[in-house]
Amino acid sequence: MAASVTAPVLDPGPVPASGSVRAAGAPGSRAQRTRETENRILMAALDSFGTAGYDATSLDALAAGLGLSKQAILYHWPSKRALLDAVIDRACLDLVVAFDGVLTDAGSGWERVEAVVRAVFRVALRRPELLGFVREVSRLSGDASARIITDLEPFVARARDYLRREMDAGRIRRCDPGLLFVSAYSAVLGAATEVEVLRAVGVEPTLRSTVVRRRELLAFLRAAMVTESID
Amino acid sequence: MAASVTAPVLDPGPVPASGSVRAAGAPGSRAQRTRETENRILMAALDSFGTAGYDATSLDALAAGLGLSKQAILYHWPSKRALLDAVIDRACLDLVVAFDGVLTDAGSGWERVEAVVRAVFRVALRRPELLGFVREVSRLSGDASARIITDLEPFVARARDYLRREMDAGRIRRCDPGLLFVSAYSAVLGAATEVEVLRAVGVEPTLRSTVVRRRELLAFLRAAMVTESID
DNA sequence: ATGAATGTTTACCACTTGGTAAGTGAATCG
DNA sequence: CGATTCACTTACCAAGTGGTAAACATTCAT
Repeated sequence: MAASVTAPVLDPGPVPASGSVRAAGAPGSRAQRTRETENRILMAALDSFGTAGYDATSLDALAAGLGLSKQAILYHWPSKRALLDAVIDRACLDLVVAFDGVLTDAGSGWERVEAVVRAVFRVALRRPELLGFVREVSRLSGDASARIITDLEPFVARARDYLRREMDAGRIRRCDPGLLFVSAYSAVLGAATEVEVLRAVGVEPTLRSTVVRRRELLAFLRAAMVTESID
Repeated sequence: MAASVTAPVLDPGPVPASGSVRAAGAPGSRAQRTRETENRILMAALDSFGTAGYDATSLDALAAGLGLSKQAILYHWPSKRALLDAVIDRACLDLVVAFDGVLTDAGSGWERVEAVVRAVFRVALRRPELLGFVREVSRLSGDASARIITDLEPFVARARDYLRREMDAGRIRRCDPGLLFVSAYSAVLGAATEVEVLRAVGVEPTLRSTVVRRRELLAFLRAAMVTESID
């Protein structure tokens, strides 16, 4: 049973449109402060969902961490599940923003793949909870996964199309673009987020080791994807 | 705070050693039936932990599914956390059994890697909850991850040593064995278990598509790891 | 047969969970 | 100014959580 009422969206949505003529985002205005509160809640929820997990995050604890009461959260979203939906949309927005530039600007062939991988590692360092959250959501009920898929669909489609074009151009080894995407996606997310597995093979997740890890992963992916070994 | 009292072990452990001379595993004996019950609980818990998740699994629900009461479970293990530890040990045992033959028998070079990947896909098809459980545990508190790491350490060490030897022999591209392991591990587990991501790229996880997926992944890994492209 | 150990159940408990209802003080609007 | 909307709090609740205590039936040792 789909619990959410709102449709998945990536853009922040239209301004509440209060009857007043006054700009809804004026510095100290009520609407402004409301948006700030909602934003704080969303970020805290994203952090907790992404690290501790959805089930392990209670609304009480979340609110307490923000100096609010649980009902303040339930005022802005009718249920925990609705909050999750909002966090999903927010996370996807952040992801798209983080990758959008890379996907359009960077050159062609391997260059672009490398740029994306570097972007992922940048996110993994600066906002690890974001990648953790993606993992977490795909673990949850189908509804949540469906939403994140919907949100990121254009993104994934672009990546897949790009891979196909590069294959046509002979710059990337020919294969199923979707499956190549999954392999690369898994390898990247694994190298960027699987701290415990890394620890198991004797790699402590320090900043220094991250650089090495990124280099090794790039070599791995390059060997896996690029057709000719000479650049 | 380490909650578990028992040390991680892979072997089923010594028989309870009841004072009696009688074989402790006699067909209808009490010890035998007890072991069967514990086994049923472990398997059910492994299944639920691996699919629904640890937090989302209540002892009540688990017991009800087995036609038992929650306290029957708490009789065999003092707490939910202790049960988790037992399930971890059990899962690792199953994994080692599933891969042990492959790791020793199969030939050298790429052959052996391919054999392992095939073994992973076999497990993914026949006991998907097992791989899901590994994912789930590495997401939980450090204690749980530490235990699974301890249990699988010899396993991982063998894999890493093997990769290093093959690099020395020039059959596998030279790089950091540990990091290569992580990349391969992530790619394999992703292709085998990330149903939602697969769905996002338009791949429905049917039996037929699994065969294709395995073939594509093998090509991907082969290109990434093997030095010469001619077999 | 008798008593002890064993495996399980019923009853119970303190605590946490997501969620509802009603109240409150301040900003906003007519 | 007065009425009202808004953002939030306090108070509360039913359902579920992991875990304890004690009773109970069966099996085992003697």
